[in-house]
Amino acid sequence: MNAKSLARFEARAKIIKAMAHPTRLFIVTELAGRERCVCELTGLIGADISTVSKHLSILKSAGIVEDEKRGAQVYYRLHCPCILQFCCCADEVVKTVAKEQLELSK
Amino acid sequence: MNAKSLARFEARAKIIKAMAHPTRLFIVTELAGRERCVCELTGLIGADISTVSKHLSILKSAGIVEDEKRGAQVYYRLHCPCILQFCCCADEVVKTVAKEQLELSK
DNA sequence: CAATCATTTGGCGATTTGGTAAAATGCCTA
DNA sequence: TAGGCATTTTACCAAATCGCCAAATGATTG
Repeated sequence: MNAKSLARFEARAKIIKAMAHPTRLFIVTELAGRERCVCELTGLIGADISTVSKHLSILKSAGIVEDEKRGAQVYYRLHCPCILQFCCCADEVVKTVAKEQLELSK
Repeated sequence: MNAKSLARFEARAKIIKAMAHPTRLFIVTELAGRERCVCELTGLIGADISTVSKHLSILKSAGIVEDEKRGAQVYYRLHCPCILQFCCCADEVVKTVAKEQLELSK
């Protein structure tokens, strides 16, 4: 694998890695509807606010979400709505595997 | 978030996590063309064979690839070819971010 | 059966991740 | 400007991940 290919795979992996956590998937799904501030998300998730803030900063540094400070609150929204396809892709695999399990158990 | 939703997000995250590594993305891309045995992949990747084997077992336990032993070799192929969409999804984000960086530097 | 090749498994050190608490920062209002 | 709210950052710990080596396993061949 040459340097250019390697860089490409690393760039992709960075995005995918940012999505590789249940809480972050939830956040992205939640932001699909509309923007939310950190405390709204924290309420929905039920973890420490600093934990949620960290998850958001991971999503932000991957370029998946963007933030906007309005007054004391920081609102987050999807920067790349195409990221929602990740859930569909993942669901396809989940479904395929589940179907096969069912088949095996017959 | 209720238990059912949580389980769904965890299942998705498991698949996505399995894809969240440059080497595993490379393997999946390589298997898109045709099945390969472990030593072929090892040659292409240039890591220790045990490392490659471990990456393959992660992909396998996520249901992304399947293996078949033929003689002394084990051949791996995509179980869910739809997994290739992950690269497209990731590339979309990479492209969007890159475009924006360019815009900012003008 | 012994030697060899392909692969997997177990174990080790180094690094990264995920979560919380506490401190720091920034904004708003009295 | 003092106090309070929203958020981020820092420090710290436990757990997970990554990569290699060495040993174990399985199949093939002489």
